[in-house]
Amino acid sequence: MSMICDMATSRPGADGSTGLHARLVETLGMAICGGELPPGRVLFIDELVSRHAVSRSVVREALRVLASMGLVASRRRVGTQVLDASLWNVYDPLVIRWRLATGGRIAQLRSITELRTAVEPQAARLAAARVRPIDASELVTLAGRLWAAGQDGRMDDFLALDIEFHHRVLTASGNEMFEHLHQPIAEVLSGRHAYGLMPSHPHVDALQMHADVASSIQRGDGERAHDAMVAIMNRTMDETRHLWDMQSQSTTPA
Amino acid sequence: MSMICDMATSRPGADGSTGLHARLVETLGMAICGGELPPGRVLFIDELVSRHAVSRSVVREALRVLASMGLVASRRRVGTQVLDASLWNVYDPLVIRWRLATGGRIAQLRSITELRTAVEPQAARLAAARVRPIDASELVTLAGRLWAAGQDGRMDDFLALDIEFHHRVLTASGNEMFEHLHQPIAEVLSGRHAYGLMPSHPHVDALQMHADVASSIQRGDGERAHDAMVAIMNRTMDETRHLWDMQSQSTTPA
DNA sequence: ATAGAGTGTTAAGTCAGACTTATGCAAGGC
DNA sequence: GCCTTGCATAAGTCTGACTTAACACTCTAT
Repeated sequence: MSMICDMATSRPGADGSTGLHARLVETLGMAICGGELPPGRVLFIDELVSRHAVSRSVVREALRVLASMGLVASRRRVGTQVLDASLWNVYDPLVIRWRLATGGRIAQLRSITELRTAVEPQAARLAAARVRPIDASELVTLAGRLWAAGQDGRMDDFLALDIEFHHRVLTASGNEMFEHLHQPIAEVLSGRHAYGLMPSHPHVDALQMHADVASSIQRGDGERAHDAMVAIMNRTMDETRHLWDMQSQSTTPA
Repeated sequence: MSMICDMATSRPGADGSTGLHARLVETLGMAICGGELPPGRVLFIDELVSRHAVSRSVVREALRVLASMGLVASRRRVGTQVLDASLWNVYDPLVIRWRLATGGRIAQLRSITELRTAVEPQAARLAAARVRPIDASELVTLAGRLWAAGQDGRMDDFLALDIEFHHRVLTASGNEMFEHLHQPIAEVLSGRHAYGLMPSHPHVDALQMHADVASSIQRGDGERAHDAMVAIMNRTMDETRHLWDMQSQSTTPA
């Protein structure tokens, strides 16, 4: 991997770096997404300097980054105000991560899962038309290993393979916006696993659907790949829908 | 609109603000997205201070924001390096805007248009299940006005109504990630209009499809709303596909 | 000749003080 | 009660100093 790509991990919080900037962005971001700093709350630079024992420039730089994510907005004479959740950039990888780690988890999980139902079938269709033969072959191989891991109940392997499978489909779609969704999708899949939301043994039907997606993509059958992925997404929705049905839907009209 | 929402416009460049920070973010962001600062190029803080006649803290804050968008990465002793386009956050509203305004226009246009073919049909389906009656009624009204503007050839009105129509469908879907796509979609629709990529008179079939979406949503017929929106998106793809077919597809596998 | 260790230089990161500027809010006048 | 004005407040910007991470080069041992 070239150095140009290596350097991307220097994003605040992205690599667990311990720089003051990255830590403050993480601390404030989590506090905002978790509701500890609720919308409307006004923050002052000098107060944050004292509370977090860092210099003014560390605070200012952190607030600039949070503002670009839509979490806060600064105004002269007023201070820096925490914004309503509806203004947050829900596609920012860190916002997604913070919400999945805090009280916004269910809302974020539902948002991404619904987005997946739209995106992944279409990605499968495009992949069937654009995939390189070598990548299609690897996808079929991946589906085979997924099957074996599922049958054996090796859930850690299954999770890793499942993430890789969906990543490969998104990449093969040839659409950069689809491809960039792989990281939040990976986090959602990891989260489902961590929260015990996946069956202890994937149903053989689910395993077959993944195989269908792979072989349809390999054969260039976009419609069939699309439909097989729709089936996977419908099953995923059925398995996770109860999570948000159990609580008031903040984004569902009253 | 409450002050909490008002303050969101303080994002750098979002409101044409003339602060030094916002201007530098815009200048560097456009230069990077436009290829004037190509991937691999190393920037030094002191050089940027001289070239742009601003202080070090203005430069540092701007680079922090650009780094959070994935456009650059700073490393001690090395400098700040422009990253490969594959690492940019393609969902960041400013990155989208800069690419639409520079050489990345066609790639971004294609990405968003393909994303729309995935998202908007699903949004229409969800909207049918979730829309409030008052909003459904307004959507039908909007479709009627769209029809009239299209028939009369009032293209400015047609554009504004078209943007509003798609925005309302995305909002009615009840999914925040769908809703947040309305801004880049609006920019794409505006861009198509500005580049003369829309027919001077929308075909009556296209007008009918919008009416179908609206009435299906009002009747709660998700499948029909979905299919009508698929028809709109297919037509949109047919009208714009030649733009990227004319040039080497950077995201299509070789 | 090559690999590893050590060191120095380089650039970012952090700190602190000073000054500027936008603007919100309160007071006073009409 | 409303409008204007002035002041205080907080962010924005500038500058100098210092710290620190780490890259690159040199030297030594094998």
